[in-house]
Amino acid sequence: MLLGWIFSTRIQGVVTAVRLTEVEAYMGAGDPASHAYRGRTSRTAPMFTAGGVIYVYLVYGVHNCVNVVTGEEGTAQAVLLRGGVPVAGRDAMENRRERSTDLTDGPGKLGQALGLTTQHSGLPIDGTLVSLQPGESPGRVATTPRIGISKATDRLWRFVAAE
DNA sequence: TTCTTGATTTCCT
DNA sequence: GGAAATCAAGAAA
Repeated sequence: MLLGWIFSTRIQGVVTAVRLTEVEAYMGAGDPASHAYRGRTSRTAPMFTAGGVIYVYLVYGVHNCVNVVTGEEGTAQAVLLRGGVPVAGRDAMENRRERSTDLTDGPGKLGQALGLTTQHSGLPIDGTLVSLQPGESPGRVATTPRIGISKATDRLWRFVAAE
């Protein structure tokens, strides 16, 4: 369970970190809503690796969404980071978002606040540019249908920290 | 090669 | 509450 973990990036020397409060699971094969469902493409290639990397993609030609690849090689399992709370580098986030509120409460916002774009897709989570470390697990976790997709919405693969 | 659609956010009425 | 923004897969021709 990734909820409560600390996800941090160091882009161009700027460190930003969030505590994850909202994530969604994507299972690759067998999950029609996953980009990897129809097989490997140049965009989804990072998802087919052995995990421990990030997968960033562009939606609607506008927003960068960040995933953590968790599966074994070929399984294309990934977890979409939908939301979190800033714990470091808040100034940098406000600067990137050009806003001081609602910095990281959505997938596209999170990607922008952390400074990640498609050119960072496939980066290893090894603490060099991107790191992920266990944090306190939230007391209560709500499990709900996923959001923003038109397929397989009956699968309860969205996890929200309910405090 | 051309068309349609999307793991969304923001601005306008 | 509704629509626009904008690019890359995937499907169709």
